[in-house]
This record gives sequence, C-alpha cells and structure tokens, in this order.
Amino acid sequence: MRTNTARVEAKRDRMSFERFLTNRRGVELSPQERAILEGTVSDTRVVQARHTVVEPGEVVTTSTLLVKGFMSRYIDGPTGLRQLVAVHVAGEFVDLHAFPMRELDHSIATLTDAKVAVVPHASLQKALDGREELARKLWFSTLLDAALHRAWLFRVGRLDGVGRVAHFFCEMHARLDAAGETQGLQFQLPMTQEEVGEVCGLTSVHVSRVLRQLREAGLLSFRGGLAEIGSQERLAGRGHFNPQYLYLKTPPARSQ
Amino acid sequence: MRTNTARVEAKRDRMSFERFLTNRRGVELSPQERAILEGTVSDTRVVQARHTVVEPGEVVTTSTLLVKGFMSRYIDGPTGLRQLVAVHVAGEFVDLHAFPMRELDHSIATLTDAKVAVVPHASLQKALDGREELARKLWFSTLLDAALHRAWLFRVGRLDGVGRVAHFFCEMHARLDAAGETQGLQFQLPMTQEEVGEVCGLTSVHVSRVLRQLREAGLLSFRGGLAEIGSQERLAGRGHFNPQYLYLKTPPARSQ
DNA sequence: CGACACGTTGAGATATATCAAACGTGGTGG
DNA sequence: CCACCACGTTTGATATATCTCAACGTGTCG
Repeated sequence: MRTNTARVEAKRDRMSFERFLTNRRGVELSPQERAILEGTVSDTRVVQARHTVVEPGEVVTTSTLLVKGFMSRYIDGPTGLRQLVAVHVAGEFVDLHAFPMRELDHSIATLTDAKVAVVPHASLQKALDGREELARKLWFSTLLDAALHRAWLFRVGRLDGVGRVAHFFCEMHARLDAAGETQGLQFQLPMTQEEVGEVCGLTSVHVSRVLRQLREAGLLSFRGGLAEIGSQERLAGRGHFNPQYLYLKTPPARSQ
Repeated sequence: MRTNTARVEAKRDRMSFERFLTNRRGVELSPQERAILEGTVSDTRVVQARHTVVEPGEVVTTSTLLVKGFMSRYIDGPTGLRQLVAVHVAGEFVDLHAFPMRELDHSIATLTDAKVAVVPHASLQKALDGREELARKLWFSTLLDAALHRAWLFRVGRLDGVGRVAHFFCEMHARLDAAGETQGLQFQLPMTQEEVGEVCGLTSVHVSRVLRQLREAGLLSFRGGLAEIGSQERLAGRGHFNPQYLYLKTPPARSQ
C-alpha cells in the first residue's frame, strides 16, 4: 500500500508541468521541453491555505510552479489596504519572474491548500543554456502575467463595481476552462467576497451587493466558492470583457 | 553643413541605448552589450505627438526603443473609456514584450513628438543567440514594466484621488531622476490633466480639483507640463509611494 | 452549545462623476 | 493688430456610486 502511494506520488511529481502553457498561442511545450522542465523540479511540497510564502524585498533563488490549488500575489499598503495583483490557478508558474528579477516587489500567498513544485534558479539556468526557444516560451509566460496586469488595470481603473466583478469572473472562467477545470458554465473559485474585493478594489460589503445585482439579473451566481455564469455573453458585455489578452489558442468554450 | 548635421545624426543613432537600464539593480549593460544592442537598430524615426503606432491584435515584428519624448500604452473600452497602462520616458524599450509575444493586447501611442529607434525582432534574435546574460537583462526590463503595472494596480485599486495623483507624480519623478531628466524637484511631464486622469482612473474634472488640493497643501504644483514637488516626503506619504518596485540602484535623489 | 468566519442588510457619510458654463491662452487668419 | 477659435483648465451645482459603521444571519467546527 505504502509502495503504491509512493509510486503514484512520484508519477505525479513528474507531471508538474502538464498544464503549463496549454492552449496558449504559439508557445505550447514539446514533450521534450516539458521533460526538460520537469527535470528542474527539486521538490514538490504542500502549503497550507492562506500562507504567505514570499515577502517583498526577499531575495529568492527558486521559483514556484503551482500544481494544485489557488495562489495569489498582492501588495499591501501601509494602512492595511490590500490589492491583489494576480490570482494563479493550477499549471501556472507563480513567480517565474523572480528568475530574472532575483527579488520581488510584492507578496505571494496561497489562497487554498496548494501543491507546488519548486524549481531552483540554478537548475533552470542550466536547463535553458543553449535552448533559446524554450527560454523564449518561459519569457512569454511571464509576459502573459503582465498582460493580465494590464487587463486588471483597465478593470479597476475604468469599470464600475458590477463591471469589475463581471470582468473578473469572465476571466477566471476563461482561464479555468483553458485548464480543463470548468464544468460548462460552472466552476470552483475558492475565494471569499473579501478577496474578490481585494481583486476588484472594492469593499467586501459592496461586493456582496454587487453579487446580488448580478444574481438577480441572472448573469452570475457565486456561493461558497462555486460560480455559475447565467449568460456568458451578457456577463462579458457587462464587464466589457474581451479575452484577447489571455492569448488563448481557442477562445473560452461557448458551452451551452 | 549638411555633412555635419548628418554626422551628428549618425552619432546620435549610435547612442540610442545610452539610457537603457541605467541605474537598475544588477542589470546595467556592459559597453559591449550596449554596442551589440545598438547594432540591432535598423532605423531611427520621428513620430508626431498623439499618434497611435500599434493597435491591439496587430502582429508586430519590430520593437521600439524610445530615444526622446514620451509615449504611452493604453486600453480602450468599448464605450470610449481609456485606461493608460504605462507611460514611457526616454531610454525605455516601449514594446520589447512584443518580441516574445508577437502580437499585442493593447495600443501604443506617442504623447509628445518622439524619436524612436526601431529594432527588428529578427536582428534581436540573432544578437541574443548564445548571449544568455544579455537576454536575461532584456527579460528583466520587460518584467520591470510588469512591476510598474502592479504598482499602478495598487494605485487605482486602493488609493483615493489625491493619493493616486500623488503616487503617480512620485513615480514619474523617481524615473525621470534616474534618467537624469529632473532639475531637483522640478521636471517636465508633458501630459494634460485628461491624460493624468486616464492614468489614475479619474475624470479630468476631478484631476483638476485634486491638483488644486495638492497645490494648496504645498505638496505639488503642475502647470503646463511642468511639475514641481513641494515636499518629496509628504507627497510620497500621501500617495503611499515606496520606490522599491522601480528596482533603482540608488533611490530617488533627496534633492533639498 | 458557543465561537468564529463569512455573508447580508440598513442608514448615513463621503468621494467621485456628470453636466454645464466660464475662463485663459496660444495660434491663425482677416 | 484684432477677432476669433481650439484646447485645456477651472468652477459650481447636482447626481450617483461606493464606503463606513453597525447589526444581524447562517453555517461549520470544536
């Protein structure tokens, strides 16, 4: 029994990059490239929910691939205000940007219990030596995060509360769909309303009211971490959501 | 006379990268690296003020180094709302991210008349072949933009109007200072209040009122594109500005 | 059962948007 | 030289969105 479990674990460890860059235009990994990246993983660990793993200013020498669960990146103001700047889902390289940057300007934390694969920068550097193509794909993946930052800027800078929440849920549906983590228009998004507020630049109280409006309009329901989109088209319209910035090879499933 | 002008022009062309990555921690270019990058420039052009040079979705095969002037990147909503996602100053690589991404998710425009150096991606690729170190510095420079995006997210998501404008002017002072483009606490920032509003997620009317507050408090004056900071410390405090995200080797000059 | 985290609702305060008008100022053409 | 115009800015009055504070539900878990 123990042996069996260990074998399964070992197999899973070798599959950390299974979802990395899937369905992204022009940068999908070849099996060989995936194997090379799997080889850079030094360790696979489980981290408890709501645990901050990197603080700003810390020099970091490893990067983290999220294998299972949800993580976030955030900036705290001096008076306790927190702005999330990214939400990461399984298959994403949470802090690959630490590889060229060495030290980070923000915090990284788990939202849920998470399984992560640790990639030492030294191994990564060796793996990328002479592999310009692969290096460029990793570069791309960090720039995809930047593209999301820009969409988030548009969201908080130019949309009202209802629009911001609509936009955010459209994005998460599209990304989880690309990762095969949706059931049609339903998906798990294990965040509190407080956290949605930290994404959207709103208070949790207002998020509650906004969600009621979206629910009553039949656009979106969100209870206990389970989201269900009522009308993809109308929700996207309300949030001025255009998935182009996600660089998906195939646009979000128009399920039903 | 003509020969002389041409010679001066040619010399200037060879100095496009003079300010690129200056004063940034751990990534300053060696003279050799700078020469290599200069060699990738195919052309130097002048672009009129307020001219959009790239539209979202366009496939782009060159990147643009800004040699002189100011440029912006922005996202337009369907109903005419515009959010600036970046303001670029001389010495910055405006759309180097197009090199790994090939196509962009946003627009790029000049704010002022601008002189730009054009770098074809094909040349860049050749120049980076076998130069992991230099490639990593370019990668860093695109991630620096991402770090700014995050700070901008904090600004619009978590600060009030006065704080947002204060934060923005602190940032521009610090960046222009790093580029040697300030005179103490004074600097040219050729933007309208409308454009400051598009940065900060505010209407131009509100920007006008916010600037009055900052002026009356002695923190900042801004007229006709000329900014003067009254108290760096108090302005930074009001905008919760912490320059860490700029990755400067030496923090902004505490002039006076 | 009680404690705690999360969500909901209400009333009132505040920040920002909106609409409209007026004001400078630099450039242009008569 | 003046009249005029375009553009950016300022100001006022009012509307609206969001926040704040406080109370109350509701489910989960020890």
